[in-house]
Amino acid sequence: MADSTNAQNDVKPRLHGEMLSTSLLAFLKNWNAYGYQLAQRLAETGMPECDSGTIYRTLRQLEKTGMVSSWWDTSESGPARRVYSLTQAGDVFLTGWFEALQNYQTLLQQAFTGMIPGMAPAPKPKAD
Amino acid sequence: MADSTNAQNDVKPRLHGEMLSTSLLAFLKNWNAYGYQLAQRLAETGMPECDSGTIYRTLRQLEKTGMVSSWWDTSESGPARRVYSLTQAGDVFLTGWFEALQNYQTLLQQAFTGMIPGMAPAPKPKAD
DNA sequence: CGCTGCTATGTGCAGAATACACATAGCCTC
DNA sequence: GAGGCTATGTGTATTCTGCACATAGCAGCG
Repeated sequence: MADSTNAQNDVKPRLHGEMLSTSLLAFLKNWNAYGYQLAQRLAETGMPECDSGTIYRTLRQLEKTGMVSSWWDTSESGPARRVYSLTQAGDVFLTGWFEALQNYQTLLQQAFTGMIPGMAPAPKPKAD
Repeated sequence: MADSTNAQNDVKPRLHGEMLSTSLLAFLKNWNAYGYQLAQRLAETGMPECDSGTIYRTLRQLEKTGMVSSWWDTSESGPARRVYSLTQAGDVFLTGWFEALQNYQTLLQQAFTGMIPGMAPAPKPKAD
């Protein structure tokens, strides 16, 4: 293990969780695609990289919750591809997520412009 | 439509993970605050609610990784408050996160405007 | 005092999510 | 028939999370 003085060792950040799943849904909003393809597109977005295993598990999870549907595509040569398509439920969810995201974006924006309303100055005993 | 096959029952969504931790860091960028106070502010943002236990654990985690520092404030009456302050490392991290977030925001935006470049049309065996 | 309610922080635990390594399989070229 | 690329997935230890519950200070009230 490295030393504990710098807690920011070199922990490679990874895209996961809701930001991963909603990114996948976003891609699928306009195009049907399969996992390997989505992984490649994600790598081009400038966001943190993502473990491919996590992508496949996330897609399966999204299917289990009804956000996407899938089928096998064997029309091309090579290994079969599982092609995913956004369902109506997934579209509704993505839209709601995008709207809620504005609040998050606004919060961060305000942090950098120093304009968060209603926040008390709070104590500053940093005297040491 | 309320059938048992619908996995989207009434699962209350909860704010957590990186969106929670970065929201906390955003609040702390301009003001020192304690957990209970941050929980109240978060509830006003329009984002999903957050379990208070998760907030306290997340703040401790942020301190362990050097993003924030804390001290006890016993100047006011009532239970002691653990006041958190953003460290320089936390500021750097938040800035980098905010920049990377633009890519995510752009990705979702493009999904709704139907303008994702370089994406092949992909097969559509949905027969519609 | 005992009781209730609000403030404020934290823990126990079962289940979910994740990173990393590894497995499987088709197809291509050498 | 070996190696490389495509494409999907699994095993497992670790971490994270939601929910319930615990602790403690202070204030009002009868």
